[in-house]
This record gives sequence, structure tokens and C-alpha cells, in this order.
Amino acid sequence: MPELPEVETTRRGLAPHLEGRIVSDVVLRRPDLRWPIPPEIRALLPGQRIDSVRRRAKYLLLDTESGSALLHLGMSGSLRVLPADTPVEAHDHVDLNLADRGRSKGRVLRFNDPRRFGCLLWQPPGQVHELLRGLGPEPLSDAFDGDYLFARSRGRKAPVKTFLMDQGIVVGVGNIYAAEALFDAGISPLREAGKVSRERYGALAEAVKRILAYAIERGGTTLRDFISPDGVPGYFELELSAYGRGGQPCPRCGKPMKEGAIGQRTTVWCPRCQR
DNA sequence: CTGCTTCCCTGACGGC
DNA sequence: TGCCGTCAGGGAAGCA
Repeated sequence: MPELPEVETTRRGLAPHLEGRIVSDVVLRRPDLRWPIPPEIRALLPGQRIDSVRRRAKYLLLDTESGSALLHLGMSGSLRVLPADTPVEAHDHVDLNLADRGRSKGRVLRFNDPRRFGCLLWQPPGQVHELLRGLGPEPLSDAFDGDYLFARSRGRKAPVKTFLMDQGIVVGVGNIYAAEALFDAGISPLREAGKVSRERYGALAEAVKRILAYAIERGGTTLRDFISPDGVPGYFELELSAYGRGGQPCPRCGKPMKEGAIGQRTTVWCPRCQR
């Protein structure tokens, strides 16, 4: 379940292997992932040079002159650069074969996604894909801060955790990091978004930035399904204070952490430290 | 517009 | 050991 840090780690891992390389061939073993894979992927991508590998929210974009391949890893997706003769395994849905270049011969960018919540779509040059419209700011950008959260939250009755996970408010804060940031900022995930003060939103924005930046620095969280782009399993254990610790003692006060569902998502918080 | 629910999919895990 | 039910989770879509 890649969250933003895992996607950014993937981007950084892939970029040196992909940028400047020509896509020689596209192999689709399924016609669809979450959505049908559009015909442009087969029709326009072969022969194109990948100019840059970008990230927007949890989407990756492979930019070429004829357009951009838009990838989302969903819950269980991974991208790896492998020798072209690597045997295909279960759930290897898409290959982008890369043309030889110097000593770097016969490689393939392989997209594996057991649960198929991911997608591979196409964005024409100069356009912004429908899915990327209406997204909130990047959490690590200057546009995202406490004042911004405060302004956007006025009148919102939804729990602050739901608000924080709304991609139209800020992108890339999934269930794990939302729980961690709220713990860090001492805010109850149940609190009405519109009733959190400006000052506390300042603390929350800082917590989000700190936690995401740290996770990126560490190469993404542990995440069961995450595999780093060079094929090494990315099992970094990030010390999580809240997520997955229901019933266990609060790392700050020792009182048992509470666990419950907020908006159909499991949440853990400390009833004493988070108000 | 906000907010709530449902659904997609498969592997992991617990219970019998 | 094997079968089966349940859960997880990003986020779009549909509905109130």
C-alpha cells in the first residue's frame, strides 16, 4: 500500500533508469487494471523517449513528446526495472521494454499489482488528466500550511481525519500517515474539522510535513507489499506511534490506545493525548 | 457542495 | 490440513 513516500521513493529509484531511455515495446498481459488501459499506451508509447519521471500526489508520470503515461500503484502495485529476460510472475500485468543503451542492455520496466487497484492511463501533451484535476496542494510544498488547513476547514463537519485524507484538501496523506500526524499534533481524529483552531492546524501541517519527509528520507515505510525499484524488498521499519497499535500503551502517556473506524477506515488514537 | 456508503480485488489471517 | 469468512485499503462513483 504505497503512500506518498513510497511513490516518491519509487520515482527516485526509477528516474535514473528511465530518463533518456526509449520505450521499444509495450506488453499488456491484461486489458485493464482498475480501468481499461487506453489504446494510446500501445499506439503512441513505443519509440518514445522518456524525458522525465514525475510525481503528482500518488501518481507517477512518464513524460514523452507524444504524451505521458500516468501510473498509480493502488494498494499493492510495484514497479521494477529488471533484465528483460526475467521470467514473468503472477500479477506482472505490464512491461515497458527499454531499448538498449550502451552497456545497459535488455531491460524492462515491469508493473506488478496483485490487487489491481492501480492504473495505467494516458495524458496527452499539454493536458492535465481528469484524475489530476481538483487535487489539493502537495503536502511538502509551501502552499500547504496551517493557515491553509484552517481556511479550508471552516464549516466542515466531517472528522478532521477524514478531512485530512481528502485528496482535494491535500494529496498523499493516507490512512497510516493521517493517524501518525494526528497523534503527533495531539488532535483527536474524531474532532470536527471545522472546530480545530488555527494554531492546532499549524501543528498538524508541521507534523504531516515532518513525518512524510522523514519517511521519504528513510526510503518509504515498511509496507508489506512495497518493493523498491531495483528489486530489493523495501522493508524499512518506520516506528509508528499510532497505526496498528490499538490496545497497546500510548508511547507518550502509557494509556491504552483506542481503535475504531472513522469513515470506514481503521484508526488508532490516544484518548488522553489527543483531544 | 458536503458527507456518507459502496465497490473494486486478492492475499493474509483466524477459526473451526 | 483444508476450507471459509473477514478484513485491509486508495479513492472513484453514486446517492442523500
